[in-house]
Amino acid sequence: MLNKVDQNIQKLPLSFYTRKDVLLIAKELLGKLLVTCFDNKITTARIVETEAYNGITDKASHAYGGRKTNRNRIMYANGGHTYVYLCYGIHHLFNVVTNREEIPHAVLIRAAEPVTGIPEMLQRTQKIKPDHTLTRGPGNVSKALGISTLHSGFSLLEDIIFIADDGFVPEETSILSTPRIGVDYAGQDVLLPYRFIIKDNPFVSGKKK
DNA sequence: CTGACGATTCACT
DNA sequence: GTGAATCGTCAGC
Repeated sequence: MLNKVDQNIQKLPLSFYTRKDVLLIAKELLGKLLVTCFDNKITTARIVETEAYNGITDKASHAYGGRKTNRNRIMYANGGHTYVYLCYGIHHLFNVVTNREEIPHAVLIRAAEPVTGIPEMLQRTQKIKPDHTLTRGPGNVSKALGISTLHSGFSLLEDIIFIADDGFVPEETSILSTPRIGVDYAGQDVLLPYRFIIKDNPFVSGKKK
């Protein structure tokens, strides 16, 4: 099952993030492990839902039209960095910066399945027992893993926040691509199938269930 | 300095 | 299924 962890986990190398095809990276992040290590507490979750933000031509992206502000400048850094952004004044959204310097691609992690450190996640989210709401939705993923805007700009090659491969590869037939969520302001780009999910996984966010 | 708004969530009907 | 909460960020004055 998805929550089995192999002993040998391998941190993804810089070369994974610096590739040009952000859609491919978003798809390949499905099934990978997102690991955080704060205060000596390790929490791990398997990624089951991602969204790609495709640079300056993507109306849904913060970097649309080459916009560069104090908030989003980390998107213009080299691949392999974190970009954490506060939404609605409350929710911390965790993104992975991809491609090379000056090319602002990013992948939003929208949902994950808890693997290790579940007691810590429960404490952070003030929940009594784990259920499918623990890490469903981008705001909840960050909360459970203890990620906040303070962690924006971190390198995924360090040991604080990183993404690892434990050899798990989702079935090709279990991967679906769909339009993105919550980007109605993006005009025609709303329709782009830039969201990748693992089919039938209870942690995937969205309208149904 | 001011006003408008959001890559969402949760409580409630 | 619907609607309100809530505050940092950004653009404009």
